[in-house]
Amino acid sequence: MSTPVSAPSVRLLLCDDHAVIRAGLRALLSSAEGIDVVGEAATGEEALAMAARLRPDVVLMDLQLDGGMDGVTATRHLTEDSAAGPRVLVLTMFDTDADVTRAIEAGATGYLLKAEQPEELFTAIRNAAAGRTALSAPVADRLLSRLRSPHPALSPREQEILEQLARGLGNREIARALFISEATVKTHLGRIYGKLGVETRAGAVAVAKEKRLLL
Amino acid sequence: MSTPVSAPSVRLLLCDDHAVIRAGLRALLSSAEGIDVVGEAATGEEALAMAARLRPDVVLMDLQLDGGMDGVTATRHLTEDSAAGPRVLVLTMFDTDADVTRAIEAGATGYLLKAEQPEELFTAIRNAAAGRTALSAPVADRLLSRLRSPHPALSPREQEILEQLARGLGNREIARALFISEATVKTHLGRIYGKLGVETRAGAVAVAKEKRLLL
DNA sequence: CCCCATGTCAGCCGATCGGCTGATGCGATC
DNA sequence: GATCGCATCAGCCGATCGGCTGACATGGGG
Repeated sequence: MSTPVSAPSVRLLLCDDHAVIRAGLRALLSSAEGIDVVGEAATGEEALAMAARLRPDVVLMDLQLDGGMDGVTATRHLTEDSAAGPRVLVLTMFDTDADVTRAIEAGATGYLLKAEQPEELFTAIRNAAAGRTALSAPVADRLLSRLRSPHPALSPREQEILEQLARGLGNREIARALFISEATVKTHLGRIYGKLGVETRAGAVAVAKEKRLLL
Repeated sequence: MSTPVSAPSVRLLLCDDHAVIRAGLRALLSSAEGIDVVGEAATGEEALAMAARLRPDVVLMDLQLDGGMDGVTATRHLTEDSAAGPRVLVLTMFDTDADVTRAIEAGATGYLLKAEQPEELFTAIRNAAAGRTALSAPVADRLLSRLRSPHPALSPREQEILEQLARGLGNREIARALFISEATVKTHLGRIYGKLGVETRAGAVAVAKEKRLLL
């Protein structure tokens, strides 16, 4: 059916900050047909540099990186010159609203969970190389349910308020930190409570950490 | 020096809730001399059942499991009959105080980070099989510094208060939930603030999530 | 052109919080 | 059997929070 020469191996670049995970993925993928791991990056910066040099077809990207650059930012840079750049396939542990949305917006071609079966990973990589989107089932579910019920998204300013809140600051301190009045802080807080479905500051911090709007 | 027959392969059981990680580790470890992966478990319960059946020398355990039983609990059960049970080597992403302490107390023989080099993992597994402790460098640092400065550990009751706090409950509601008076709740809260180095409920939740005392 | 989301601000008020002092009981440790 | 950590409770008080109503400016989308 297929012509072996016309389907060369997918050139893959790994990006994950954990050496054991990288080594494991490399060992795992080396057993897969048609996938060739051409490099490993431990940070976002490294991934950009190596992608420019190695020209991989697909970058397998973890969202949680410990350097200055997170996976979303790295994905955005990798895909911003859409013609030449590699496809980015996100492989992560979390299927949170915020993560999925940001990764897709940043230009990721697919979003896989580490809980997925290895075969899923292989096919997702080959699909990504061909430009086809690949989503884990739980992620797809989440996206659909999100389209049904609109944004629980915080505005930029509300996000800033929330960050100060998580530092344990009082309204007066938040006001000074952001150069606004206490009244404004209280207004924002009220809206944040509404959007997060809570009634107290502690609850807001808990929900925000839960939904990974913080940290 | 060594007699080949007297050093058979280490029988290893993997326990991690992410199928991709398990497959990667298995592929990686299959390339290592003297290590034989005899099984994979996705949950704590599964790990206990498989350990009883397969009698591995070492269980490589992730602390973050998504079933009802977490890695610490599984470790405790695996090691409680100290004579017959396997050695447990924890392999996780976090080197937080609370995680390390609980794992060690639960009977883990070693604590490795996924950011470690694969060679470290191999030697740690062989060491664990021989009963020798294996700690990642950052983890060892943390343990030492912890011995220098005493517990920021919360008492069980304080932990319960904290959990209610993170749900956004008020003092009165926490009191009702735990069948105590508001006065007692306030007393506990004051001590929690002191231990966590904060002054507000929101700050306490943020620090607790940070130190992984919650969730 | 109007509407709506966002961001800004004000005042009021009751409920809640956080700190304080002080007290009791209980189990473990020494 | 004295001491210490833990858990329990009481009352007081000033500061803060959260909800409310109302207001104004900006900027984008219908």
